[in-house]
Amino acid sequence: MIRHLGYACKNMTLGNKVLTDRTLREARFTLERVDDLVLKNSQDLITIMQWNADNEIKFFRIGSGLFPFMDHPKQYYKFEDLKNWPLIAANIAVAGKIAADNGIRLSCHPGPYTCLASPDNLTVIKSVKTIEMHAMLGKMLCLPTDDFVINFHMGGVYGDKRETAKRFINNLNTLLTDWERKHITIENDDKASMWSISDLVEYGIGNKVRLVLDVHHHRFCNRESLHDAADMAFETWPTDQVPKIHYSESAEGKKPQAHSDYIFDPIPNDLHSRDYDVMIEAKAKELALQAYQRKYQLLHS
DNA sequence: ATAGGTCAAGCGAGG
DNA sequence: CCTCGCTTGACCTAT
Repeated sequence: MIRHLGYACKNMTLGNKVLTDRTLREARFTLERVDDLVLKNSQDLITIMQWNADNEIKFFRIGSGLFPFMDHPKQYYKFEDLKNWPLIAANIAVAGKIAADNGIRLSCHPGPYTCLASPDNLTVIKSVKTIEMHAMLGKMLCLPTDDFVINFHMGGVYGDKRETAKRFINNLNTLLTDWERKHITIENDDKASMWSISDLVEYGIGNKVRLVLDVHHHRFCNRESLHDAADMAFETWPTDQVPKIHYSESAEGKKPQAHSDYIFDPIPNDLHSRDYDVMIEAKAKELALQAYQRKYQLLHS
């Protein structure tokens, strides 16, 4: 059964002045500019988290744009290089405290350029840097539990799933820390040739990390029923943890994989006997979540 | 003040 | 070969 509903990264209600992904063009990069942006991003993360608490939203994805260029291969800066780093760290810890005090589950989702299994070594190195940056964020939240996850995709098939899975597992084992390994989840893909939940299980990924079922992606890439996918994905989550799924719908007039502003259909509530939390991926963000709750009269606390 | 082009990035599908 | 779509539009320049 569905437990909490969540939304991702940005808040429409608070408007476009409250942002956690202020950035700048690479050509304009200076440490002073980025310091100012990161400080503002961290302050607004508090604002959004407090809004979540006030509105009883208990599942939220933190955006990946908090620290512009921090995972860039040119290594423009490290966190400690920021003059305001103590204040920024404190802000992020406050956001984490609000989440912890209000039972808000937090996750993050490094982007499609995170390709840990790439045959290209530079791509792997960049992917590791991205994962490290998200891990730093996860630690800075100072959460009292290990519930925070860094969720991403395999990144590609590269013509051979078995070899790619071996590279993934090898890179996972050798290039990442225990903390990072422990907090990674992998999500199924939205193209038929790519990674279904059953593929992730069959090729051993599900033995190494937990799997997140994306219901929308499953439509485009499946070698198993949705219920079987849920069974397989949830099996990778210890029974004292609540598994997560993603839910979204197609936008009209675009590729079917594109996300709609709002969601209209009922989210499957019978995927599993276990409780699960649902990350709603809709362009209208928390407005889509709230509209869904009103429409279906759901009282997800 | 706003419109429109631009942006750091990997992969695969489709035209 | 180009565009789209993904985690997410915001930045920047010219008007």
